Amino acid sequence: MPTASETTAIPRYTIKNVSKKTGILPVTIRAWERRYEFLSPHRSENRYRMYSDSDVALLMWIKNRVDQGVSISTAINELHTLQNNGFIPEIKQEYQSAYPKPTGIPPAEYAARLYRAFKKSNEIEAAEIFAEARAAFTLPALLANVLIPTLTQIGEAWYRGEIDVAIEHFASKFIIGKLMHIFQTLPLRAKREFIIIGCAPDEFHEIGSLMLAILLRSQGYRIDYLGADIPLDDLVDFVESEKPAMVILSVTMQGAAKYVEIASQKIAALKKAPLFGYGGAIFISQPKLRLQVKGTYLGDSINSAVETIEKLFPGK
Amino acid sequence: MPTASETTAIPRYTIKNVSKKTGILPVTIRAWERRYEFLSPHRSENRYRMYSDSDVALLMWIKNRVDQGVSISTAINELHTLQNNGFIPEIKQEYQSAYPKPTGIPPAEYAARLYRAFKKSNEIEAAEIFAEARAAFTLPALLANVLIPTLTQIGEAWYRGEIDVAIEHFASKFIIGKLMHIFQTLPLRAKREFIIIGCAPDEFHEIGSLMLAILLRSQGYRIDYLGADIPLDDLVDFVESEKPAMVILSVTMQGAAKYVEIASQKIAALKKAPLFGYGGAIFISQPKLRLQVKGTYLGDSINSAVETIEKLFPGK
DNA sequence: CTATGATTATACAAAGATTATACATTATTC
DNA sequence: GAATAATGTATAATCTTTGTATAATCATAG
Repeated sequence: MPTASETTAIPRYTIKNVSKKTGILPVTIRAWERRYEFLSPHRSENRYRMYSDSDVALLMWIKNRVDQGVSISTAINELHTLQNNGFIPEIKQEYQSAYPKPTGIPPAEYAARLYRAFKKSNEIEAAEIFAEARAAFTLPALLANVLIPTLTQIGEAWYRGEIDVAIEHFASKFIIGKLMHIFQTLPLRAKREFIIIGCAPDEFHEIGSLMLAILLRSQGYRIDYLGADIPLDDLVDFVESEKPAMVILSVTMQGAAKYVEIASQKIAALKKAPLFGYGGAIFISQPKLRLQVKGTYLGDSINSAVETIEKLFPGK
Repeated sequence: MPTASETTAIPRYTIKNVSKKTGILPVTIRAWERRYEFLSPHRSENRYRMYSDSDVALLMWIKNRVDQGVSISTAINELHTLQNNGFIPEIKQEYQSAYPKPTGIPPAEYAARLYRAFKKSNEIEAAEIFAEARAAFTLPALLANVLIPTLTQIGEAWYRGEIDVAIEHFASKFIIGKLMHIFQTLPLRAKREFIIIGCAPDEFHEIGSLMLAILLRSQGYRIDYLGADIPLDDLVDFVESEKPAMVILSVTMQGAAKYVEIASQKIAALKKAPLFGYGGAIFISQPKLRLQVKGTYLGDSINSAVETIEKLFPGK
């Protein structure tokens, strides 16, 4: 269920289509690009210009101004001034199908392209590829088959010393931003149980928890995502006052396992105690640690976590 | 940071547009300028006169007087006298639809409403208020007058023990998500210098760096935002290979100041070394620490940081 | 191979802007 | 009433902007 601002960045119109939509001749559109650097449409393999919905929206805005008698150069200047203040033109979306539009390109191909874009720290390209993948796949497929493989590739390349850790940071910041936006713009139906999710202070782990939060919210659960670094007592207070049906914590590191253990006990001690779920790398590599924790182990992957939780709260 | 009165001073109309708006022939407007020094419109590169909304308002005022039978020379004298007494003609802004739509509600009111929504952990409400504020203010105003005050309120309420730290987390996760999305969707024109921004591993500080990243990107700088926890050597490697014009680091805690100190030295030692800027709470409370750092202190606030950087890279 | 459409580069004409000078009306002043 | 000043408009010469045209290539599908 892609939201407006994600699908609108997909390059999908040739210059002729844009011309039809806007009533501006192709030669004129090219002249504006050449003379005023107005729009930098994505170029497909054959060097053809491919415009996105937001490009079209910008063109329409400009056309309106010109129709009102403003010269093209001033109109473009105005637009730049507005954009510096964060202005984003209203986008008329022709077909905002709520369903994925398969492109025929396999997810692994998107993962590879994303990886290459990150390797070059090319944010523009990464954003384009992401938008395309977002539109082509369902949410679980996007996470499991595009983003996680991309992150895995990056992690491995870093381990082999092929890429700088700064690239890894750049990529995870980028993906966290996209995930947070998806999380925030998912429809809040709150039809199902209320779950609080927290995680360890670590980027890769924040990504995992966010993905879980997204998948659960998209299933209709009411999710509060708290991120990392919550002191135990405060977490317990929060749980006591908010009364969720479940609390989920996930950690990667050895030390944090102790934190999970204590949290599980404190939460179990509450009256009307919520369920407690946990997961994370450390519990995969050292399964014995699970014995200390009072709660449900969510499994070794995000998908297994979702499945486990769905079993805990059956019925829809 | 354009305010209402500043946007009306932006030169945006050619003489022909002004003529259409006012009904005064271009040749007449020029004669008035030549003979009575009435209006000194900004001249663009090509020496064309560019008039602002307030210029148009002044012309309309004059036209009214002339239509009432007053001669042009006396009308202009009248206007000058009035202006010396602080008179400002009413400005009719035609295209405000494209500009932020002021709701009349002051930013502080939005901050208070956001704070209340967070206190109830009501994400739906927070999202609605945020969207409204986003549409009502320019980007710099949104950050400085809505979001920062909200975060300050939350921080203070937490300090007084009035709210749970989980609320603070909820709020900062929410705001970070919104900020990341704004950052990622700002148009990437990359006309200006390339700057790399990193920050300390702390939520409130991540928010500050993200805000700086947003404001600089909206000013046309090319910004790579790396977030927190970058090992020093990797940062230096990245800087060496990417060759930015500037590197910015910001930290809050005592220990991290040492990190900044060493980073500044390592970066200064590079050939073709970029500028180094830094800031953060620790340098405000302990100004002596600045002496150890080879680079530019960016000042005590986000706005001063933007100003300092704009001074380092003048011209647009 | 051909038709269609995209790409770049160059060209050109129409519209608009600039300055300077000129000129016909109106007001004002003596 | 005549001389003078004020004021809107016109003209000419020059330069810039801007939409459109043309030509030579390249891409793709039938």
